[in-house]
Amino acid sequence: MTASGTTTHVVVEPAVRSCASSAPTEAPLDRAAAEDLAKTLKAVADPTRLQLLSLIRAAPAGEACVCDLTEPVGLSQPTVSHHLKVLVNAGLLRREPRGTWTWYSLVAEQWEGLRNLLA
Amino acid sequence: MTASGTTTHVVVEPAVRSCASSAPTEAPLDRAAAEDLAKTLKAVADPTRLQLLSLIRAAPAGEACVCDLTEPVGLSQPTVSHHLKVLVNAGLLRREPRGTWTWYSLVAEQWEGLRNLLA
DNA sequence: CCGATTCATAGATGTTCGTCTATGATGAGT
DNA sequence: ACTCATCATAGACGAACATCTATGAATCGG
Repeated sequence: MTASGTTTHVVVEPAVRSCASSAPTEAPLDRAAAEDLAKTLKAVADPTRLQLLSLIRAAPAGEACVCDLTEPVGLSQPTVSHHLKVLVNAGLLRREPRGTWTWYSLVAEQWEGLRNLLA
Repeated sequence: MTASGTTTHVVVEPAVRSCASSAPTEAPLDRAAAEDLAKTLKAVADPTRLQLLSLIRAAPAGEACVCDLTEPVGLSQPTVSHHLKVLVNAGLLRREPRGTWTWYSLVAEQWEGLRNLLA
């Protein structure tokens, strides 16, 4: 509760704000901070989304469109779109519609921040 | 599937085996590897469990018993026990019953491995 | 041996989540 | 203008999950 009132419509705030809040061996991490971190981690804690991230990272220019991702993961196009949206909302992917296709690429800083928070 | 057939009863295999499988910018991560990683990440991707880990890390000798954790997270004792079990099954916590109490402490290597896999 | 304490397990319940089908929106080419 | 891609949204459905209450198992102190 407290802060998560926005029901279904996912929020765009990246959740891994700065790297300030949780230094390695510091304060016991209050509920709010824990929920923020968990929100980002939940976005990554799914096999399909891990595959998508991995595929995008390995793609030619570090970016991929939906139609390139559907077949490798073996799921329907709407499902893949859904997963990509989750990752974009978590701030882990960048979304750039270009003509007919929509290109997705990693957001390096957010990724970096995540790894630091796990330290 | 391949390895995750054991329905409800959670497996004890740590899931973040060695650090071998996924070097930073390498192969696109097949389904099995993705599921392994996701299993571990899912264990961490919960606000309560993040708090528990944080509390244990900050505890006097790096270890804490259930009764020390119940009040800070504001949940029932069985619920806390359940979360601790999830973390133990993920290989992230060590469980050591000692007399009346059961002590939980972090498994550093597993934690380290997780962070490397996110690189 | 008994009562008290700590922890785990079992079962129930409401919510979240991953997936699908169906459909709408947008852009490209002829 | 029409048609054909590509992608997103909406709604539905089943599985997984977080939590609770109730109870069982084990240990310690009189």
